[in-house]
Amino acid sequence: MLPMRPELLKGHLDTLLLAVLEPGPQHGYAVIETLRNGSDGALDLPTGTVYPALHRLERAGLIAGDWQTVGGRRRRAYRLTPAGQAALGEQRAVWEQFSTAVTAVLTRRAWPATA
Amino acid sequence: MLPMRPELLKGHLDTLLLAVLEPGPQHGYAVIETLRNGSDGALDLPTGTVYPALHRLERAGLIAGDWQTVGGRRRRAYRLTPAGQAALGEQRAVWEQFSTAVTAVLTRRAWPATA
DNA sequence: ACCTCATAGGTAGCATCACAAAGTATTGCG
DNA sequence: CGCAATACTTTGTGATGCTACCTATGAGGT
Repeated sequence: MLPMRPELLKGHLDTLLLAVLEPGPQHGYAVIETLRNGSDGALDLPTGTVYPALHRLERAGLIAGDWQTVGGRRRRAYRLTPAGQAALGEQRAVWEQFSTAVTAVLTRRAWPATA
Repeated sequence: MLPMRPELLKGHLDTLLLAVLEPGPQHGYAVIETLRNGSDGALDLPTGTVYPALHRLERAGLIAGDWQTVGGRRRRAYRLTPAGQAALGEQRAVWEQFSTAVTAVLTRRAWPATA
């Protein structure tokens, strides 16, 4: 699996994180694994990307975190807030539109006369 | 049509431009129109985005530009170089992989046990 | 006891890049 | 003449993902 160019994710990371948390709370480290597994290894994000993004989403009120201690290790389990659930819905629609548009441009073979 | 958040395009703009130029040369202003038409209005890019990107691609040797004068107006018609054609092929594959991964994450309803 | 790995979290600084905003010129229309 | 459309350019800024580094615990191997 090629190492994905970093900037490709720009603007889509938040959407992915919200989607991962939708079925139920997860802590940061698990989120990373879930993304890797759920994307067949294509989305293998470094901690320095994911943790700050989770903090950002929390500050924005889209997710909320609760500290836990499991087996002597401190974890932070994040869950979607109602605002986060709403934002996820909107962002799914945005992705749909964006990916449709890009795919259309990339697969078109001939262009109608510009006139 | 929602105004698309700017960052969404990050890293994908070059691919789009190469794809637009694939069927034949176009000048910058026409590229913008072609993108807008080809994406049903979703990709409506400002000149301050497209022109610098074209310069970048030219410096990278992926496209080449020729000055023309049409009706008293100076234009720069860009065409794909062989390197640009090759890059387009690669980047189409990258987009395929990326969009597949993101869509997979966004549409999955339940996640396999993380264990 | 020691080492290493996996787990779990964190921050500082950097680089990239699309965009906003402003500018230059020409043609053509009212 | 004034204004829109065509066509290109440049400066500066903001957002954000990544690299690199750091702390800490538990488990397994030697």
